[in-house]
Amino acid sequence: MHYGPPFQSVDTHRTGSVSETVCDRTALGETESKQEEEVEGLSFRNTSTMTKREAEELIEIEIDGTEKPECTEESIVEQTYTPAECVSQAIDINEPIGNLKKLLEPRLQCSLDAHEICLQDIQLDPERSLFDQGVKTDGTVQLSVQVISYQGIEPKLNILEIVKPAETVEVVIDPDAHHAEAEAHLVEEAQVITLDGTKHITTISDETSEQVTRWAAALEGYRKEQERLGIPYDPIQWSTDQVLHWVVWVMKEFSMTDIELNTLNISGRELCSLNQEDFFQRVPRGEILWSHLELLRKYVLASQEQQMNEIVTIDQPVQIIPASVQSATPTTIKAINSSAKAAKVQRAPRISGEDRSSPGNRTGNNGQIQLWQFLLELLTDKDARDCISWVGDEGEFKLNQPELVAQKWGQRKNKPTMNYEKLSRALRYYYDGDMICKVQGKRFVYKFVCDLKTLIGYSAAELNRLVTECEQKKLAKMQLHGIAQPVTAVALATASLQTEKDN
DNA sequence: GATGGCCTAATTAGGACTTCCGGTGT
DNA sequence: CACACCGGAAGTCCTAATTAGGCCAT
Repeated sequence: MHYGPPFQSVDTHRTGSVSETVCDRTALGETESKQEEEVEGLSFRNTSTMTKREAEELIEIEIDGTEKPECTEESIVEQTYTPAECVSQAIDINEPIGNLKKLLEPRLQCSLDAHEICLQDIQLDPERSLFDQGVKTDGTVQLSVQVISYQGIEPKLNILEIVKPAETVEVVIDPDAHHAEAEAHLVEEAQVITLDGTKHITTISDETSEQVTRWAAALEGYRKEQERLGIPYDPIQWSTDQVLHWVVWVMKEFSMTDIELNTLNISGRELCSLNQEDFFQRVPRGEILWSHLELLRKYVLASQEQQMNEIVTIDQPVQIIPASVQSATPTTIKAINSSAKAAKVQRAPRISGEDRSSPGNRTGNNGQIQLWQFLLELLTDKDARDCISWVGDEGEFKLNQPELVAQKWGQRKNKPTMNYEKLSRALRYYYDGDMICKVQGKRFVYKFVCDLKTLIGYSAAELNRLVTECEQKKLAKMQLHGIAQPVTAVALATASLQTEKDN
């Protein structure tokens, strides 16, 4: 069954007032939420990086033209909106947060009277300061603010991130030299396709440095985009939405207009399984897309190789994919035949289902992340230790911030109303199997009772150690470079709570 | 016309949650 | 009384398998 959006024509611009023609969502029944998701999935480029010519262009995106007729004339509404922008603004932590509007109004040249101020979607009291509302730090902080002014949606200023600038900031020309080196190497290797769409493949050495710069910028640009939106680095891990997002991004980046989006309404796994011929069959004149994809894949490979030469550390949260779908069900966990040694060759513990899933099974959820995988993923993410972390070496883990974990889970599954109550119900379903159980008497503490070593090649103790090491490395690196450390509201609130507890 | 092969769309089955809720324990 | 926790029940969403129907060649 196809649950995709029937049709939409969206302008991907970020600047100014643009028009969007969409089907009346209320008339589309169950596709409503999906469609919103697709719209949100399209990101808007920063105004500062967009040229005037780009801003004047309009890209029409047809997600799935096949069901276009459903979009009757009566059901079409014209909307004018200013898409969400992200702006950075410094503010004193003790200043009433309502002052943020006064600071932003002259910059944005519009009234923000009607806008609510939220911190990661949680409404704040404009009369009170950030400090009074749980952000326990001092001095001036840098806010990353999303300005939401869609017509029909309650306008708001959503604070996404709070960064406390470091006391002394060293100018670091190249804080990540080996990354830059890897990129340069990749770009050198990359095939260059002329931008007029003609197939002219050659090595970069024959091309101008301008093109090198362009491809490097395209690689770097999308990596930033991935970081910003939490899109996995490895294209194989992309969802359908993320694939479409990538296509739109590349189209915009290379001013392409002649790509049929619905030809790439596929998952990252499917995308990566296409060979060059298949790809061009699907996407005629898709040479640039193909090259960009190749570049992204090579980058992932290069990073993996680089990591293999070092001790195994976990820099990215692990993407856990069941060994086989059957073995992934909570009640029937089976071992995969990967030895621990083999697993250690990989960049991060990983159960790959690509070549193991048998066509005969019909247990579903292929490619769809399961809760236990998601939790393992968070548990291997050094940046998620505030909200979930290992307790000891026996597979026990604690949801330090249950609601935040639930929120993240909800984001992943596109269930905005997810909360701990629901997440815990899902966890309780695991009690019947041999996957996760509750640790009696300990609040928010659960335990992986399955053999993680057999399952993913790492025991809980090893995972715990690796994540700790990685976190320490990161801290050491930050101290070394004096890099301003991003301080999320949650991290700050947790730290302050912890201090209060300790006292 | 009958048969078989191939392709595509619709239907069905099943897993893994999600949502809601009443109940229990601390 | 609040809150974590439990588990039943119904519903949702998704994928894979099966079935039905159309088209074409023999």
